[in-house]
Amino acid sequence: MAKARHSRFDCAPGCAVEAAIGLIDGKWKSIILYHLLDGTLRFGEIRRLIPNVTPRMLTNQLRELEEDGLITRTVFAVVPPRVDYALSPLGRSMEPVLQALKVWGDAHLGLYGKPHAA
Amino acid sequence: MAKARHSRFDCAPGCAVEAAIGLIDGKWKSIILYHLLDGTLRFGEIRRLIPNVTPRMLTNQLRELEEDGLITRTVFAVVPPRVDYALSPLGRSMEPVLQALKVWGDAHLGLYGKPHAA
DNA sequence: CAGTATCCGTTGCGATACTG
DNA sequence: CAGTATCGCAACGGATACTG
Repeated sequence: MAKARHSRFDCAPGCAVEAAIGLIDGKWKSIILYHLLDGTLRFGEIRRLIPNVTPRMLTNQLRELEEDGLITRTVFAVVPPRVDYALSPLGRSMEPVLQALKVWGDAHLGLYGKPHAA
Repeated sequence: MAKARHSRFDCAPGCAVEAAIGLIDGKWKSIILYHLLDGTLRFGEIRRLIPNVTPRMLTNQLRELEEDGLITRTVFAVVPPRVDYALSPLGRSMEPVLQALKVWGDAHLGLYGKPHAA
């Protein structure tokens, strides 16, 4: 697993919850996964979908997601280079979580502007 | 909102997802919320439920959750001091997310030991 | 196109000790 | 009991420039 900001195995029932978010925290991971729900994407496509991400961070986050088995990375030996990223079955199994997050966000964060009604 | 590690308003549809996890990242927030699903807890009770958390971090995380409107903090003017933490309606609305996380964790992380089957 | 390399500020977070 | 104060370091993550 990729480093793991979140410690695991330190609490009885909350442990699974902790470990699960541990995989999707990191500044860009959740959005990346969310976009991949719609299908395979190339490096540059993800960059365009997430304008503020730098190549360094995008590579970093993609590698961690790959290490954790959530996405697959396919390199095509062509010029110019082409690399496809897609959800693995494990990553796809995250869909309910991602959708729950999306539903919650849409419902409770103002669509534009302030985060929530407090 | 509490600082916000996760930037918002920088991507079109993934934005809500990002903002939503932004509220539950932080090393201990998700477990705290998860435990609060079962009902009101006192400071010391949370400490006991999450053995590895230091008072400093627990206070920190609780304050951020409070700032974000996810939990309520009730101080009783008694000796010895007593402070209750409980989910706000907004926090309670996170239940589907927390449950999705829990379900995923239980299903895909070995119950004891290694994180996932890869 | 799909990355790497380097530099460097910021923040997260643990340890420890003290207090109303 | 429920915190606060101070210290310190490592990880996170942005900017910029370079490459197969």
